Order: sequence, then structure tokens, then C-alpha cells
Amino acid sequence: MLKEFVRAEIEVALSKIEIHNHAIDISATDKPEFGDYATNVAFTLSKPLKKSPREVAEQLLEQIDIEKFNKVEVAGPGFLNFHLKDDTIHGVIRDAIEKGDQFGQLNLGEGKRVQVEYVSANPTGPLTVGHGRNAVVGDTVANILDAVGWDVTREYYFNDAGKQMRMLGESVQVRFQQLLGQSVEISEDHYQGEYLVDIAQSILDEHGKTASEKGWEFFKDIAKDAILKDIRHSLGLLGIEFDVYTNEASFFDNNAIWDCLEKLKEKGYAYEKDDAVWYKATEFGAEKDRVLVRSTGEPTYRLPDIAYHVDKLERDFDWIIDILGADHIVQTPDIISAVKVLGYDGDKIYPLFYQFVTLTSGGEAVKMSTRKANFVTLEELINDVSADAVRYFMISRSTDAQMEFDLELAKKQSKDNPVFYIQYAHTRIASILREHQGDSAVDPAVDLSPLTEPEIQELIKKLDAYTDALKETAEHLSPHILVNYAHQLAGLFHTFYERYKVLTDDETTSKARLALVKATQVVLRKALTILGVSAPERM
RNA sequence: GCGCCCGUAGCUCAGCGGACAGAGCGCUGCCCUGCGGAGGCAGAAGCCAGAGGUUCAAAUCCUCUCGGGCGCACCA
Repeated sequence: MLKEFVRAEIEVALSKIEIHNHAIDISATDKPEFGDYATNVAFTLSKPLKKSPREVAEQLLEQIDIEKFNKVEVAGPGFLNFHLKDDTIHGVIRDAIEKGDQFGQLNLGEGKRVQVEYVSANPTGPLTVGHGRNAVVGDTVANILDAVGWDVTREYYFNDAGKQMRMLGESVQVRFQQLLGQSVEISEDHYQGEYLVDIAQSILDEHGKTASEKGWEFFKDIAKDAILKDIRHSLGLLGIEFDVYTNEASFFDNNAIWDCLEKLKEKGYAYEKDDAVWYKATEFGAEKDRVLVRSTGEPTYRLPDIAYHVDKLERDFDWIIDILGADHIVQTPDIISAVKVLGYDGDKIYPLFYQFVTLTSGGEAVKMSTRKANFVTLEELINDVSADAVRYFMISRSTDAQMEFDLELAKKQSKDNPVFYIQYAHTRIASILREHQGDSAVDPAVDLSPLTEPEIQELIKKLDAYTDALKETAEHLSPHILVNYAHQLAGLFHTFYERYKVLTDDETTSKARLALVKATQVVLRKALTILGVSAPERM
């Protein structure tokens, strides 16, 4: 890495003036006259050395091995600017071609086990656009951790127990009865969606009128299976698959929830009041205590959630990441504190919150409620703008940012989606390689000295920055950092492509540029793969 | 009322302690007989919500104010 090359030289220079273990910040510069990389160490050393930043910089400059650089100079109030030698920069291309898929690998996870739980949508209806952000963020975070050396388990928590499932069963039952011509009204609490009419119809087709003698559980089971199948289909379109599905109902079946409840009572963190069982959340700073078991005897979602997290911790993960919408911020601390009360290491649980996508259509707000059935399904969106565009959109911004998504605009502009800009760069590369006898023409030992143009050197430095981008993306669990990186890389490639021909009259130049193109493909492909976006040969 | 996130170009958003603030879309004008124009180049467009503070250095950190979103269920 070029940055590390610079860092090492600064460390040597610092040690000559008896400074050790001082943090060195190096940044890529945004102006050519500032060189390739710059450091601000002179500022941070200014105080301890009791000298002005400029003086420190001058002193440090004397200790730098100038021979290893094209030029090193003090600039502005005390920046130290490094101009690299062409040969140093060219090393990046050789590295990328030689290592291929192994280029820029990091092993931050060291094979440790992480579980990423995402989507976990209730099986009460099709996935909406809102679920899409959860799904794509979760899947990409899993890809990132996988790329960076973690042993990743992707998991979907399936809420197939509780009150909402009864509502689902009853809703389908009502629809079924309506199909038989009975005058039954669907109630306010029920799920209103048309998709339940379809399910009711399929039940009628398959089981006939006799099904009317069955209870709501019968309708619930069929509906649940049909909806799960539909959810998996939608996710499949985005290339999302899970390693493990955990059913909420299993924690009822094996009594895990009641074991948890007993232990919480024993430890003094659960108590009875008004016929309900409460969790002493106030002990951990919450505003009020929370209900674990309703006065009806039915647990709230909280109790199985606690049992589920105990289950996760017993499965020996080193890290547990829950991908959650902003509406879950208040309740998550309860789960973590409860798990700690039960003797587990709750600090292993990391909730990753994302802000909501608000939907508009031609400027008009579109509300999303599965129960009221006025939603746009994820699958509709995928069909309208393509899976790649949906994935790109969902992770192109910080998870902390609320996003506005205009359906009409998205459909109209789907060709202008930035994802195609990145993919087009890859397509151009693939096309060039086709025209030039493909990979076989790329020689890692080729003479790269013709690559002196500033635009080309910018591109090479960006290739080198891949590892930094990946590291930052993984450390912050922020997919959008890698998205921005890929976009910048594609931009620099397009500039290069417009300005310089790969096939020229000069064979040395052609070979060198071909190597650059190949190196760019290696890196672009790696980034796109992690983002879950295809790297097409043709578009 | 309390908690969490956000207020940066007309719109959607990057930048989150460093040297004159960026991208995409939209707008204006250029560039295809040669590796794919889903592209490139140039331009217009910003008191980085406001006010204090910390720092050699603040869009970036702290405090307050004003806007917007999401929560604060015996729904999940």
C-alpha cells in the first residue's frame, strides 16, 4: 500500500529525532501541487516539541530519505507533502495483476464467528420497499464481514408465534367465508391485503368448502407457508439467501421463554402486577417497566426476543449483529440488559440501526402498512427498476440518513441510476480485454514506465485505496463507503478511457495500459461482488 | 415532555478535525469515420439551518435555539 510506504518512511524519520509511537495521519491529497500524500504530524508534534508546525516540518524533512521520493516538501502552515516516484506507484498494478482476487485482502475477523440477523419480517404479508433497506443493508454487511475474514452466519428470525399470527389466520378465514358468499366483514385489526384473498382462493381450490369447519390455526398455517415462500422469492431476486431460519414458535415449544421468565423472576428483575408480568427495565435506565406477559397469559414479543438472544449467545458467536429499523431503538437495551441478567455477555450484541426510507410517488407521500395493505411491494420495485438498482439505492447512503425515494422518478430515471455508471466501466473493461486477446495478453512483468499521465496515476492511486475503503467500510459497518469508492473508481476509469487509447501505435504503451485496465477490473469486480451488484461483461 | 437520527447546490445525498466544500439527477454549452456516448470536457448553482464555545485549524467536536423523521403499547 502506498500510504503504508509513506508511513514507514515517516516513522523512520521520526525515530531519528527520538520520537516513537506517535500517531501518524496520512491522507491522499486532492490537489496535484500537494503531491500524492500528505501528513499533518508537524501539527500534532508542534505542542510537545514547543516549536511551530512549520519548524517541526522543516526538521522532519531533513530526516526523510529523499531518494525514495520524487519530491518531499513543506507546504502551507506545516503540511509535509510527498510526491511518489512513478515506479512506486506502478507497484500497485503489478500487485493487483499478480494477486487477482486476493488483492487487498484483509483479515480483520481472524476467522471469528459473527451472526448477522436481518429482514426478520413477520410472515403476515409480502415484503415492502421498507423491508428492502433492511434486507440489502444486512446482506451487504454480511458480505463485507465475510470479505474481511469473519466466519459469517446469515439468519432470519421468523415471527411465527404471537398475536399477529392469530390475526393473520382470522383474516384469511374471513376472506374464505366471503368467498363462500357469507356476509362476514373484515375487522379493523385484521390484515386487509388482497393477497389474502388469493390465499383464501387457493385454500378453496385445494380443500373445498369443508375447510370452513376448520379453526383459524388451519388458515394461519397455510397462509404463513405461502407468505414465507413469497418472501423468499422476493429476497432471491436480490440474491439474498440465509444460512439459518429460526422460528419464534420453537421457543414456545421447548419452553425456553418460560425458563427465561423464571430466571428473571429469581434474579428479581421480573414481577407480577395487574395480572401481567413486568420486566424491571427502569433498573437499567428505561423510563418505565415493560410487560413480558400480558394479563391474558400471552407473552409480548419481548419475552421470545430475550429467549432468542439467549439462544444466539449459547451458539457461541463472537459477535451478534441485529439489523433494525429506527423504530426499534428504545426496546433493544431491554433485550441486552435482560440477557446480561441471565448471565450472558450482552455486549456481544450490536444493534445496527438504519433510518427509514420514505416513499413518495410524483411528490405525494405513500404510506406503508402491511395491515392496511396500502404498500408497494419490494418485488414490484425490483421488477420496475432491476435488482442491481434496488441494491445500489438501498446502500448508497449512510444508514443514519433518512432517504426519500420517489417511485415515479425511479422508474423514469432507472437508466440514469449510478449503478449503471459503475457497471458500464466494467463492461468497457471487459470489451477492451476481448479486443486484446483477453487476460493472456496481460503480462505482470510488463514495462509500466509509459504510465506517467496524471489521470492515469490518479486511477492507480485509487486502485491502491481499495484496501483502505474496505477497512473503513468494515470498521463502521457502512456499506455506503464502499459504494462511494466504487463510484469514484469507475469515474476515474471513464476519464482515462475517454482520454487515452489502450491500443496505440506504440506497443510498450499499449501493454502498459492493458495492464492498468486489467488491474482496474480486478478491483472493480471485488467491490461490486461485495456490494452484491453484478459485474456484467456486456450491457 | 423524554430518547435516537437528520438539517450541506433547485432535488437526492457524500464529506464528520486539516490547505480554496463534493457527487448523481436537473440546467447551459461543447466532444462520436478509430477499444461500447448507459461516456467525457467545461459552466451556472452553497453565509455547510442559526447562535455561542473548544482548537494552530470546525461543515466536521461541545452547548443552546429553530426545523424534519422515528420511537416512548398488555402491536411486532
